[in-house]
Amino acid sequence: MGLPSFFINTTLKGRPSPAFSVSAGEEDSKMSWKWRFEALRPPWAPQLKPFALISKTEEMYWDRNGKPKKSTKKLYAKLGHTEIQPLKMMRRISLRNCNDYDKDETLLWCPFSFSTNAEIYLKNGIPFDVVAFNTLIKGLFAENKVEDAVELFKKLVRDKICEPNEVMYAIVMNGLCKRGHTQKTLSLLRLMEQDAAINILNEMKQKDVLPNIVTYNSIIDGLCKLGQWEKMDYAKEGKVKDAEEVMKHMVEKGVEPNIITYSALMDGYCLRGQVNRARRIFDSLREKGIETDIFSYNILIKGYCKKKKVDDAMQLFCEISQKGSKPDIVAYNTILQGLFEVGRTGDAKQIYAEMLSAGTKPNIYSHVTLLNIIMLSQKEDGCVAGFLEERLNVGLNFILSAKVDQKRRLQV
DNA sequence: ATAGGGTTAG
Repeated sequence: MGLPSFFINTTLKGRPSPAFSVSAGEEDSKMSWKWRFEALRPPWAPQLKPFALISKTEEMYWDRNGKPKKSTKKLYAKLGHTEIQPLKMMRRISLRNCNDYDKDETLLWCPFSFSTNAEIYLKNGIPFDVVAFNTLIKGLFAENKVEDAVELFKKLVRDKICEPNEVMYAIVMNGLCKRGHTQKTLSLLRLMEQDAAINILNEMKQKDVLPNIVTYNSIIDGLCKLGQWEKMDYAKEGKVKDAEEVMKHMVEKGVEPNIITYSALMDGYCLRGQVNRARRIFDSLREKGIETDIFSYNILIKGYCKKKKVDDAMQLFCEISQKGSKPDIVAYNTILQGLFEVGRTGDAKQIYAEMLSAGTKPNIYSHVTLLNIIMLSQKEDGCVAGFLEERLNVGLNFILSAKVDQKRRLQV
């Protein structure tokens, strides 16, 4: 079924008019979370309920074949942390409301537009449900719009727009806890966010939403990372202790910790430099009958590297292959960085070559690390020759093009 | 078939 001719010519100038649009309260309100939802009724199918697609109105249009133009892509990127997620969401929403239409085409018919900087507006019959909101909130966190995400969450609860479920709590928890892992500058703000995370846990309790393994793991991971921003004082490992408490609690509630739980805990200890404790957990997994995976190896390898115990790291690294699996790109990058930091450029070169011959493709991390290694060995040898010279060019090109891509994305 | 958890640099 083709698109109606009326619609094919529809561009942003002539798009269908809203079936209803709900305006936003004060335009100039200072509040940071503001959304506008606008429901459009397809003019060729007035019997349809308005249905939802998230888009930036002014950038939405279609070409002659009915395909959305590039500009809609901006929108996906804006809302979700991958392009796939919002797309899935739209598909789902579209399908639910437009059963009469061919699935793929339905996706293109934009009825529900969404723009930031306006108040959230939900009306009965607009099919935004908990899953859609979860996707949205996750997208906001991914965009680092932490306040927006939290405000949206609060708004949903306060105004009873949407009853949060355990998944929503997990997203918010995780979003709050995870941030700051790399951004130490905002430490104070982050701590406040941690408080918010703990409040949410209490809220869950009150509402009788039972945490499951994923929720628990989010909490444990958050607690484990929390201590990073605390001053180095007696409270140093307090939060990991809390995490251990949470773990005990989950066992009592009949939720068995899995490899992800233990990985989060191990990472927590590694971040505090207590790699030996992490190692004990790792070794104890065998007795518990829990398979260690590449994540757990990588966490521990990083822990050893951080303590400059590169030999221990190397040993674990080799164990991966001995166990019959392959080191992944993260494992390679971690060990390369570790070798670089102790100045073992020769070993690093060898590992790098092994990585290439194993068919593992270097990514931006590997290239940056390799450049560091090259610079260091140049200092030692006075020149860069052969294999390294070639890799130097490859690496530089890769990094440059990655920078360009990043710029392009930021412009969007 | 819808949404959620652990690892790598600066």
